[in-house]
Amino acid sequence: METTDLTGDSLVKVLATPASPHRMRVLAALATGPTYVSQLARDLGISRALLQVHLKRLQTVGLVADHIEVSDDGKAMKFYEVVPFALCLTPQTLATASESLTDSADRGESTKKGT
Amino acid sequence: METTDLTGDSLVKVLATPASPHRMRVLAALATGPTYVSQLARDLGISRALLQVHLKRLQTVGLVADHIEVSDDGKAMKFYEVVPFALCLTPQTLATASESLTDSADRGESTKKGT
DNA sequence: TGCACGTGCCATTAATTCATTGCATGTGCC
DNA sequence: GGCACATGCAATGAATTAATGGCACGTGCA
Repeated sequence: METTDLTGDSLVKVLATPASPHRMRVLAALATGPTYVSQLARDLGISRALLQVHLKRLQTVGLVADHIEVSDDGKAMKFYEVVPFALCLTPQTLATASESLTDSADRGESTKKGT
Repeated sequence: METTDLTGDSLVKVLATPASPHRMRVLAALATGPTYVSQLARDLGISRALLQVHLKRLQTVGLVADHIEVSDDGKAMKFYEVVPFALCLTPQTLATASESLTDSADRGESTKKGT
């Protein structure tokens, strides 16, 4: 994932995602390697509910991905891993992205690039 | 300004700043060249009050700088310009930054790195 | 069967942030 | 003096986001 691949609206959301202590820590933790929700929650010392909210958001913007993995004892665990990305922010890249900003983004909605 | 120059707390704030349509547009506009508040407000089609709020925030995180310029007719105008920056976000840079995250940042305060 | 552990999601409340409006100050010009 | 334009800031209300708690479901094991 690169800065130039994103529309202004998308970039706004992608940037806002790591811009949170919780999510930054989650990314950092996953940068070490994949882990499953409950374990990650314990590692970070936050509730599973809260972690899931942040994971979902990270996944929505495409910063992390998940896959189910069944442990030997039959437990279906959801593993998350970081999706490689390299976002370069410069006045230029932002200026370019801003060109594709829609006014509906002023609040931070939609951009549900459907089909 | 570079990613590695920032502490986790700072990075969180810096990232959150362009993560706003308004501020992204402001940066884009300033990327073209310096301008003064009232003019910029007209260009962007937003109120001066609102623009000032965003400019202040951009300046707080060091993305823009200002200087007074007195026009021929004696009006003191405040010009703003973009401060060159290149922030590279990768799982690694974020992981590194996260190490210096303080828990007080969970809400988004302080980081008033004094001297 | 009861306990431990994993997942998922919703409703509620609390806290933050965002934007608007209004007013005050200063300078040049008609 | 009155009008136009520039800046600045504070109070207020609206809206959005964040986090918690509770509850449901499934599997393996003593």
